[in-house]
Amino acid sequence: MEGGGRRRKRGKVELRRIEDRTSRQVRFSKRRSGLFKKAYELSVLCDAQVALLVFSPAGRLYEFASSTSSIDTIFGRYWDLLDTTIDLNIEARESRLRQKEHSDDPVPKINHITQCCLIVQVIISVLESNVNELNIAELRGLEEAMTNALTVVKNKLMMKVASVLPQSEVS
Amino acid sequence: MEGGGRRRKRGKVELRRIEDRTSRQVRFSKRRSGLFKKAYELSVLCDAQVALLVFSPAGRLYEFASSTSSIDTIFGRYWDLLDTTIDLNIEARESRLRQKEHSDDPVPKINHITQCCLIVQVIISVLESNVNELNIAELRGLEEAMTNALTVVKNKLMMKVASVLPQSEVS
DNA sequence: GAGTCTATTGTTAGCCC
DNA sequence: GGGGCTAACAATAGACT
Repeated sequence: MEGGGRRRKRGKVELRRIEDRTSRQVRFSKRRSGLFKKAYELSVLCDAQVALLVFSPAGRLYEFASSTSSIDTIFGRYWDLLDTTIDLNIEARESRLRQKEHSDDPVPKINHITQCCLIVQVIISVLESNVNELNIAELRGLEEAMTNALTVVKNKLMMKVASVLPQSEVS
Repeated sequence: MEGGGRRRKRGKVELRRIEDRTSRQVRFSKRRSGLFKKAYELSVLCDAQVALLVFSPAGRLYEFASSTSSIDTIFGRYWDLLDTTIDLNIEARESRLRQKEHSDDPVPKINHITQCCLIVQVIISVLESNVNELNIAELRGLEEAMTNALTVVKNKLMMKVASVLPQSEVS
């Protein structure tokens, strides 16, 4: 065993980025399938809803959702939980998040995407007709947000049409 | 080993729902932590972006996102990938998805949430001002979709205000 | 890249507290 | 519910194809 260097010698894995590109790629592939298998087993054995997204360093996407649900559905449920009351006031939401956190951890700034998640949450409510749950203030906030976005779109459309038709036409 | 029933005897796990409630709960707890550990290791060792959501049967949420990103960010990237070109035409999107799939697998029907994801994607573009990339047809589609949603909101708001103020007031 | 092999490390079921 | 224990399983690093 010690003489000819016959085979491997392993040593426990260090928890830091694997520097060698090839090795990292191989490990990624193997561990990824392991992770997805575990996710699948958890969902089946324990009847849990699981959503899993993985982006490789190369930018490839791998996804999993427990059989009875789609990724969209599970993430929708996640949003619902984040804010059971719909609230378009970003600052209020940030402060609520801060309270949910253990202490004065740095609260991640709400980015465009998060902002859009809030809007989507509201749109979902509208589409599913439980917009009745919204109070007047929330409805006004929603109306304002959507109107603003719509104005941007209208302006862009006008500019686009004008640039395509430099003549004096207005359709 | 066979005589006194001293300790365990395991046998490989069957891949189906654990019927006993208590056992299922304990397994869930143990396997969940195992899964999150694996997800963490994958993200660190292989420099991957990982987002993981788990709902227990009881409805409790457990979440993980690789350190440098939030769940929202990773999920936003997922949307971006689903449709790199913005397209409000649901049917066209379905047929594109069908082509991406290997063959004639059953393509999941686009639900309300997915529909909202499309809208959000557009809103992201608007907010980030790369709405210039949209052509006139897309802008018109966007304008129409947003106007429709806005109309629903306006109507709900009017009804709500009317029900709160049954008198002849209109603010 | 992906699959096979196997020594080795890692995970966890079934207990107990 | 959570934590500790330990044997029985399972995942996987490294090497090779």
